[in-house]
Amino acid sequence: MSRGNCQGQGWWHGKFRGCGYRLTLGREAILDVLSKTDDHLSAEDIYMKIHPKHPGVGLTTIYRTLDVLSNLGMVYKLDFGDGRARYEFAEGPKGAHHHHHLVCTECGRVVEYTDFIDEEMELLKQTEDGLSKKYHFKITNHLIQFYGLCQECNGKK
Amino acid sequence: MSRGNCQGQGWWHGKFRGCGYRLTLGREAILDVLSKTDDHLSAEDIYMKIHPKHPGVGLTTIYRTLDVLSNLGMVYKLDFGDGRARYEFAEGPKGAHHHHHLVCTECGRVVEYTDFIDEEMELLKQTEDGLSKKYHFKITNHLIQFYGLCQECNGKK
DNA sequence: CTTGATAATGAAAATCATTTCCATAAAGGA
DNA sequence: TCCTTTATGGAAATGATTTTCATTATCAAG
Repeated sequence: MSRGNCQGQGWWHGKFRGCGYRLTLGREAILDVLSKTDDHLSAEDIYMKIHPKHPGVGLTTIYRTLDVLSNLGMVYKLDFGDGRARYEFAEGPKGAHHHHHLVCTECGRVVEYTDFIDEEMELLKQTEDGLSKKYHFKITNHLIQFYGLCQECNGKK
Repeated sequence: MSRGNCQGQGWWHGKFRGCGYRLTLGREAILDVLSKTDDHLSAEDIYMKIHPKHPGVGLTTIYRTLDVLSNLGMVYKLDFGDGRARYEFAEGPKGAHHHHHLVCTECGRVVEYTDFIDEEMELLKQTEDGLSKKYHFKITNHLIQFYGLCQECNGKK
């Protein structure tokens, strides 16, 4: 049973079974929450949102499920440097609109921006190619984030 | 403490006292280790290196000192996503050579690259300006990292 | 609609890097 | 030297995430 290699393009009903995973109530609840928010939720945030309706779903399951979803590519795991991971639904079939993040180091607010993405992507591709060749790395991923103070936090000082 | 190091001690000393910090044996030992390596050391790595010569310096002090140094700008705190922070000496007066990192997700190896930095910096500046204006953020920092498999880890598969 | 193999689950305990507490020691100006 | 303040270490606390393990649920097959 090969689970690490199921990067098919079908949608998530088949995506689960195709990889030998079972579709459970908890998993559906988590996908449901993530697919309906624009926020970047932590495991506990998700737990809080799910708990009223599904008191039976524990935090452990949330973590385990997020891990599975992340491996399946249905969810992105994000790290904004505050010690807790955030998760974001990876837009399914309609195509992921690529974006990067702008993070307020004071209040934690996160802005997704898609501006400048084209230029960034262009440069990234070049850089990746160059680095790959020079350092013999097979580059699979990149991380770009800007940090600073949002208008509100900047005003407070 | 080695006597051949007086000039280095000099500028550290001034920087510390100017901010009301005291120059202690532990702090000097930590700066000494960091200034003499090209590796990205974790707090515990540093502890290990210092312990033989200074058994009296505890892990707690390492953490506290790294925090101070980081605030003073003498050291950069890095996050390669493996759950432990790494620290890197911020080349003092002679000028920091700006670089970004390429991280192997398998073995953790880290390559510092300075190639492509000019182009990256150019684009970053433009992007920062644009983002600042549009989202009213005062941008103070950025994070750019590439992840992938180093030659060795890639071969193993 | 059962069954059975196997995956999924929750609660509690375990990890692990980092912090906090607190009583003691050291630094540096007076 | 004395004194006030900052620094220290060891133990305990923290907090997000994982692991353990006994129990339950899923789903393909009969």
